Amino acid sequence: MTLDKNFDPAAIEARWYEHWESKGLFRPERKDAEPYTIVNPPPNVTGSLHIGHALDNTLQDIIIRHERLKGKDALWVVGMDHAGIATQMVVERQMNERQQKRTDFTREEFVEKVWEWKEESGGTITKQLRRLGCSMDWSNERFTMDEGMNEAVLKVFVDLYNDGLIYRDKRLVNWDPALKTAISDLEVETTDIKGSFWHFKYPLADGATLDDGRDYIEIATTRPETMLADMAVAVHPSDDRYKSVIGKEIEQPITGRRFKIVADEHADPELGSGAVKITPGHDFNDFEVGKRAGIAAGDMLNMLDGEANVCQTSDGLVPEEYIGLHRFKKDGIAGVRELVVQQLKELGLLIPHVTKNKDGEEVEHDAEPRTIATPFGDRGGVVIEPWLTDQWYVDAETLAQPAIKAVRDGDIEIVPKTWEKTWFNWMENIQPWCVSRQLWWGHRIPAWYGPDGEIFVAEFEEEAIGQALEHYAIDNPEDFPGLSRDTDVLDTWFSSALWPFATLGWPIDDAPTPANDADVSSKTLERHYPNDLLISGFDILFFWDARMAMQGIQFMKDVPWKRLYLHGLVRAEDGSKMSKSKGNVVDPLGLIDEYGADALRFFMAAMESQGRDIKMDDKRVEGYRNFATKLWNASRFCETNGIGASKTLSAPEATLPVNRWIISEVVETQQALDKALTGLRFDAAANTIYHFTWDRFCDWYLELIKPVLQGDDDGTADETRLVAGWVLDQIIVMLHPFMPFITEELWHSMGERNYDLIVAKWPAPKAEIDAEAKGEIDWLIKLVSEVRSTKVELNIPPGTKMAAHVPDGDNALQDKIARHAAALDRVGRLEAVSFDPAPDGASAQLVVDDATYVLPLAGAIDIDAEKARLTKALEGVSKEAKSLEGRLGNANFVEKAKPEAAEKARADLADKTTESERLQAALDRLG
RNA sequence: GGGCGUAUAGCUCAGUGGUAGAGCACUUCGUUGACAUCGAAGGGGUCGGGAGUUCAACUCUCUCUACGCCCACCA
Repeated sequence: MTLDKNFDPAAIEARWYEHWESKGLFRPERKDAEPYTIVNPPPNVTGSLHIGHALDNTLQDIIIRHERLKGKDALWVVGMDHAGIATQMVVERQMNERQQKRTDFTREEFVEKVWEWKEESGGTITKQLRRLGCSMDWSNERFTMDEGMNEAVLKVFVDLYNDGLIYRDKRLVNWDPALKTAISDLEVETTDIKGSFWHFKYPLADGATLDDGRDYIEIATTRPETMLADMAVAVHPSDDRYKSVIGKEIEQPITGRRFKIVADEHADPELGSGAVKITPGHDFNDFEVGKRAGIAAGDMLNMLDGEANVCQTSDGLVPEEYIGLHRFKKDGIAGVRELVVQQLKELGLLIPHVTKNKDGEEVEHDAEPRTIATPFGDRGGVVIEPWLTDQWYVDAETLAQPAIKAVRDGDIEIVPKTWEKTWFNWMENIQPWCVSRQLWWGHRIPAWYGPDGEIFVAEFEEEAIGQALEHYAIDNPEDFPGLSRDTDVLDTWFSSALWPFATLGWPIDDAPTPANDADVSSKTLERHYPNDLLISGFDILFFWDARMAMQGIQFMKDVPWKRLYLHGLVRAEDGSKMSKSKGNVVDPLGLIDEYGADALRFFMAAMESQGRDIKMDDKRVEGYRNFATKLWNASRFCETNGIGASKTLSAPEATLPVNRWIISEVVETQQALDKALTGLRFDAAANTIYHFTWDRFCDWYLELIKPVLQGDDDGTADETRLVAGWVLDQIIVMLHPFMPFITEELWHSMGERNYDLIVAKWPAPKAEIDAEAKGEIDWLIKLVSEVRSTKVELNIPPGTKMAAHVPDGDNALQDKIARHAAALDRVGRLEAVSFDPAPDGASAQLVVDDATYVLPLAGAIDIDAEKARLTKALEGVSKEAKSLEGRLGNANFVEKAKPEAAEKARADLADKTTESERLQAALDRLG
């Protein structure tokens, strides 16, 4: 077949992907090969491919394709996340459009509808990952709510419960009033918003007064609405202003509730008045103060319902007009906050904030303006309410310890290393993980409650009932009224934390029996756990990575992965974060349409340097599209010159220096590439193959072999065809992890193949670096470059053929020149080289290594231009020589520097001196 | 309040204890049958400021400045 003039990515991408997938080439059977494993961060079933996925998955695909080419049993596990909140929101939103709501259905009906949605509309992203060229093992695609995962989740929950690592507790949680569920600390995003700081008088009860005679305590708050559940006022124990009233009571003006003034270190004398109101049921700090003051969690007052509307407190003291009011102003109706402020103001208990206007007059305001760090739910987008409820917690502190140790001992290597500190810092200060969610979509918590609230945790209801019968000492099950199951589901991250082992067959083969010994899955788990590497964005370090480490070590007694690579964010062109609201989101599929998947992938790799975010740059993607075209055209050249697929894996025998040289260059490139990939330096890897292909292979090698290919066939042309074909093959293989589509296409275009490129062999040239050939071609390149730049500077048309005289050329040089006569003619436009002295008359002179080349010029030469050129060259060389001289003249340098450094300086100086002498001589000849 | 990161050519970024590199942009030239999605040759940087260590610092240490991110209970 003949290659078209231009490379059209769209014409081949889908075809090759389909080919690979249908032939099962993403997971070729390699039972005896060394395993290599990565698991893909399961994207949300609701998700579609964004630019961050493109980066994350490109990097993983590069690694897995590289390992596959190296012959490993490379497994890239893929699947989707059921994404509890996100998915439930999508389905509920659709219901809203049809004037329906979740509660119109039974739980079972609703969940059924979510499954229907999942089957029809979910998983868009899996098609999009295919467009990117990602070679994951789709034949075993998983879902966090598939049968195996369900089993794993149940077992993990039950085991953790039995080990005391999961427990039910009544404490404050982050409550999202929009979604009506508890969320974890990590799902809370703190944002600074402009708010108000109010100052109020809290009257002392029973006629008590402060030492200064005031009959009230001043308290300040940003959240006056919580006053309806105030249960104390705290002052610092050493604060002299309030010592006398500690233990005395306050009468809350709105509720009439009486409560104590307590001493607590939490109160900061420097802040506000030094006295702070305490609402244990609605503030995390106050909860702790309340507990210290002897208020049990069960006695703490709650004044809000799940939607953050006011409800009656257990002491019944909330005035009727407040009941049902929203916490904030809503739909134009004043909320509790506004009403409380208004009422206290009417009672004369508001202490105004006084400022001076520009005329120096005092002006009173209700409140002091203040920036308040406010918690928002990351999904629901509304202000989070600390709320007192019963929830399930994971004892993260205990689970974190071995995960800390694993990183400290090097069992997990975090790349880049700077993230270790973040890991330790978070793990060492970890809080209990609230894992229960008041949703319907997700893994339902395997806990049942007896009539008296007794908890029974088991994988199945029958087991729970069994436990209950035993617990209540009931002999006849028919006498037992039954258990009610916990209605909550688990945090989505609870299941995805099990991904590295649950996707490999756990827990089915947790305890191998003769029956399942032959089961592949048990070997799968054994072979592929721990995973070799995890690649993830740092944004899910805590959400996912850390939890995988905790659960993996707990249940598998080993780390989930040996290395953890964290990459940054892809930012918009101006460096800002991409977001839908800003409208600056770049669609990776659009880039694929425009430039091809290969170009986008190469861009991602080339831009991925450790520890830095990537800024989007379309021009650069375009540049890599051009690179693909360049390779395409180089292949066309080969094709039309009888260069095709190599028959050998190792480098062909070569005699010509140019062939020996390019083979050496392949060896060096392959070594540099392997080193970069092993070190997860994607940028270095991409640049290595890019420059080898374009600069070495296309710009020099192909140019230098043109005369050989066209010359008389003395065997050198055949040798060159073999070498060129082999080198092109090596390029195609080495580039494949980065640009899978174009390389697979070229692989087949260049000749008959016994296998597809995706499962080809990574280069192992078995060739030494040929220093002699390298030195010779380096000289040739230098000479040709010198000739070219000389012409430009002397305004000689580049196509002009010239002759050169090398009067001081020794035998070795003469031989060298003779060997490359054809290339010098064709590439350097030096048609004749003589070793006789140059004739008198105008000439250009150039110095390469230790010889001077005199190029006689027909007609007038611009003496001044030639002088300027030589002078400039001389200046450069002398400057370097001078600096080297200075260094060598410094006794300290000679004594203290490393011997190699001094040695090199001496050698460099000798070279520079020769060169400058020659340039000076050339200059002198010009007169 | 802690922690981290980044400041290198007009732009986006690599980089090494021995006087700096890439891509794009820019300038000049080029239709020699692979490629104008190209080729050739160039211009352009006191490597954020200051101090220190060293024979030598863009590279190590400290400090300052600017920007960014993460964590944290300041009512």
